[in-house]
Amino acid sequence: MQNRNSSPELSTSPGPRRMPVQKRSRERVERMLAVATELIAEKGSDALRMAEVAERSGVSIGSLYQFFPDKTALLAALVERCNAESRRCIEEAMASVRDEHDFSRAFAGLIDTYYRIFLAEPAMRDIWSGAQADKALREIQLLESRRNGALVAEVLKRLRPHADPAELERSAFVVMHLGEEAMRLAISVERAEGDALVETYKRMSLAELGGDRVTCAELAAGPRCGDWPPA
Amino acid sequence: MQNRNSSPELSTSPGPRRMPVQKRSRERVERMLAVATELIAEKGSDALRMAEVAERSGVSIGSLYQFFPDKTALLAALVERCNAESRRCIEEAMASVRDEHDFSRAFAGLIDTYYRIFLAEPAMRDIWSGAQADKALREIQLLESRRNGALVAEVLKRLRPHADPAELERSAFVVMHLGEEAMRLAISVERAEGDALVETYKRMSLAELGGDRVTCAELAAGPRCGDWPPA
DNA sequence: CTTGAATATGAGGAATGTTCATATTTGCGA
DNA sequence: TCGCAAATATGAACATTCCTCATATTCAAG
Repeated sequence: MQNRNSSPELSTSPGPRRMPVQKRSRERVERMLAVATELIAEKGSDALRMAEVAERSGVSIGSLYQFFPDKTALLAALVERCNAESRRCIEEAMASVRDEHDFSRAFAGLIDTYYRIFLAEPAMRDIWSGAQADKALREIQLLESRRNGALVAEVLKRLRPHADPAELERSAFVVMHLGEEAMRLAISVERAEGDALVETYKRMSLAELGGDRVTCAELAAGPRCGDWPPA
Repeated sequence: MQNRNSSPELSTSPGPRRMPVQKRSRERVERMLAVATELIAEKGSDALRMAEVAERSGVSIGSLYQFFPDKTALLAALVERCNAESRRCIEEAMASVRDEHDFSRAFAGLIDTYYRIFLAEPAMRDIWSGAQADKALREIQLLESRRNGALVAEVLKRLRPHADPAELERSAFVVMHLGEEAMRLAISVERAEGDALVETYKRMSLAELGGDRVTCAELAAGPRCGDWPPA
């Protein structure tokens, strides 16, 4: 009885035995996450209540806790979704970079995309705010900044074989980490000021990352990279 | 009976009538704040319990709530203390600025001082972390960034009468706001990396604020501004 | 149909912020 | 010194919310 694979179909790998149930579960998890996002968009992440998530998802609190061991885990899953999305934007933006000029364009476009996402998605904004309220989530965001920084640094290292790789990594790390905060700042103020603040951050970032070799006029005229929401 | 001033000494202004009690109260408030700081330093701001603050302060919970209407108010008072301290550092650093060269030195020294404070004071670090957990406190910090930015911009406007004042204000605002986050970042990692990250932030800030007219070597050699803790 | 395992349920436990009826202290005039 | 009214202090009780666990239900195979 101790061997879980003593049933007839023991020929398969040691995973769980009933597949269709897992599929059903995944749908339930999706629903819980969607509902949580919805609630956060409606009332802010501070007001997220586990009981409310369960109720609106049509499941009991117990079931919710079966999939997310605690509230932090639920928030972490939401944060991870946002992170996956932003990582995708970064990868897309960096993929087309062939020279320094490309880089400046791509990076500037990336910031614009970020900004547009934050403006358009109250849920994303509040999920990120909520991510700062919890120590564990802050750790996650720190790792994410490292990953994002690494993605950018990778391109820079390719463009500048003679530069100090460690320094490039540090610069990109700081720039990406501060970028998150810059976005929060920009959306905390009225629109016109937010736009100007984003430009300021962009200038600081490009100066640090060596992207100041392209003029501001060129940046303003060029096409944006990575529209959002994706069509 | 409805008129509160129907008693004999109605000649004084409508303020409270007994002074000495107020002095005693101030001492009690001081004690509460000190205890809260202590507890935060010991266990982090997440673990701050109102009941514990009251107990260790030698007062009842009710008394604590008489002076701080809710937990946020207590945290806000602590945050405000940190802000007052950092504002003092900024003012002191900016007071001696006579030209661009002074400015770069003063600003770089200011960042170093900030960093040293964060390294030395776990309470300050955790109070600031706690300040992000609460919406109301985030508003406070935003205002504080504006004030700090204004202090720096004021000097820059004096140094550069022909520059766009609004642009200087924006730059200083962003730089100061991101500085707070840069400090949090720097102390989240091991010391050596933190040092390097602070240097990166310093470089970004000085580039944005126009302080790149002084060489890095000069900055490294120069005296630090504003030691901490104050003697 | 029976059975055992997987899954679902929601009342209840535990922690903690906040209130309020009561008790104590304080300043002051008689 | 005594007594009184206002200010202040107290902590038990309340309200909210996260989370657990004993019980009930569903599922799929024999």
